Amino acid sequence: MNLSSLQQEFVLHFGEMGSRWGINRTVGQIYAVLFLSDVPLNAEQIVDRLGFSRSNVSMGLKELQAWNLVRLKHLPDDRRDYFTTPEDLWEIVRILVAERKKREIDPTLSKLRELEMRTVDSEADRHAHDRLSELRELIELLTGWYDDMNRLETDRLKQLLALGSKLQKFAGADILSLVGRRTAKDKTPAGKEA
Amino acid sequence: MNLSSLQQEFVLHFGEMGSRWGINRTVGQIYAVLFLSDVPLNAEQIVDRLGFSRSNVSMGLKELQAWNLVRLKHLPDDRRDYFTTPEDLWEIVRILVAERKKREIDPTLSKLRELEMRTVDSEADRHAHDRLSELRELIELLTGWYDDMNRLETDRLKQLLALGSKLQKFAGADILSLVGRRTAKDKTPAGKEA
DNA sequence: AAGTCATTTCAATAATTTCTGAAATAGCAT
DNA sequence: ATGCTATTTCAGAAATTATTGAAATGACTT
Repeated sequence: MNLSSLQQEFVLHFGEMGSRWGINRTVGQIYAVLFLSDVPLNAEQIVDRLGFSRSNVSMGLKELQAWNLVRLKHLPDDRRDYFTTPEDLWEIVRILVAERKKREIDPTLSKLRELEMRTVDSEADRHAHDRLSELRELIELLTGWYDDMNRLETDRLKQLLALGSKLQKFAGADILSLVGRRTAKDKTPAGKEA
Repeated sequence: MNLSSLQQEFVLHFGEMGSRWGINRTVGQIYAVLFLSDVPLNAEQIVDRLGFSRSNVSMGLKELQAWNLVRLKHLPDDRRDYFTTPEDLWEIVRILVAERKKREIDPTLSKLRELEMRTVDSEADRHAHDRLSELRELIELLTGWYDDMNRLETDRLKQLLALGSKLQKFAGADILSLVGRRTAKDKTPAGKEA
């Protein structure tokens, strides 16, 4: 590995963590190298830094592109592809959440809704049905909240997060009335509004 | 698979999703069966429903216990172990987040803090150092917010989530002053307070 | 259109992870 | 202690996933 010890340690850690999130170690390491780099890198440079085969790096980059996690750049008079990660870390978080939502949450919601349509015969299925229904509601509340937060500019979002639960004393009464009460059930389903 | 089609479909879907989150398919399916069941189940019953080997189920249950995701029960005059998932879905969410935080976020924070201590020589490392620092700050803001929310009772939490970003108009001025302004930087680091 | 360079594909191999059956352990009752 | 039942361990087999080198593709230049 052709990296400073600082970078190498982070890259290894990140690869390790990635593999606990269903991202393969190699892809995680490629991402970490790009994340730390002050300049865009091409595939050959990544091969050099990490010591993987050229084809492995190519596949890793393809996967990162499919996840929208890297941006492709071009340098003048150089036809190789260069890659970077977004400057803004909040942008990275937004992309990550959006992609996981798209791939995991949305299909799960569809499946839950589909299963809720089924008519139920047995006692056991009655209970199972109720559990699925509860789960769907919970996911809807969370994704609704996420959609809401995702609409905020980053600075507002940071403010709100930093405030944490400070506002909760008010949420019960004062502010709710100021704002116009609106509970989860009133909300348009996730992804259905402009 | 000895399950109603309703249950079977959910179990398969859940196993699939689990495997995208670094949880193995089998373990995901075992969890799903327990999640849907209206009564506690013992290992043999899970073997019957899913058709895995007894030892595989034993290992899966052990892993779920290590994650705190199942509860062990005992029935009178029966010395077999019976398992359930918490009734309350919010309890499940809390456990999941707490465990992932413990296993992934906390070690990453330590690693980032450790790397930030390093003295930096090259230009490239200067930039890498800055990126790590930004990342640490972002994670601290998010975990701080999480700690805050986690302290709320479930009903308050649901209220706040349902409210979403509604409060943000106020967060800028009015309420901040009422509440006493407190930004992320003032916060005690995650896990350091009572 | 031949040559060069960059990237991708793909079949094979390697490595890792999951799963199993058999054996070991553990607790309890007689 | 012996037998009975429940659970766990563990080494090997099976399955899955990651990685590679070689060949194919594509795109640009001369």
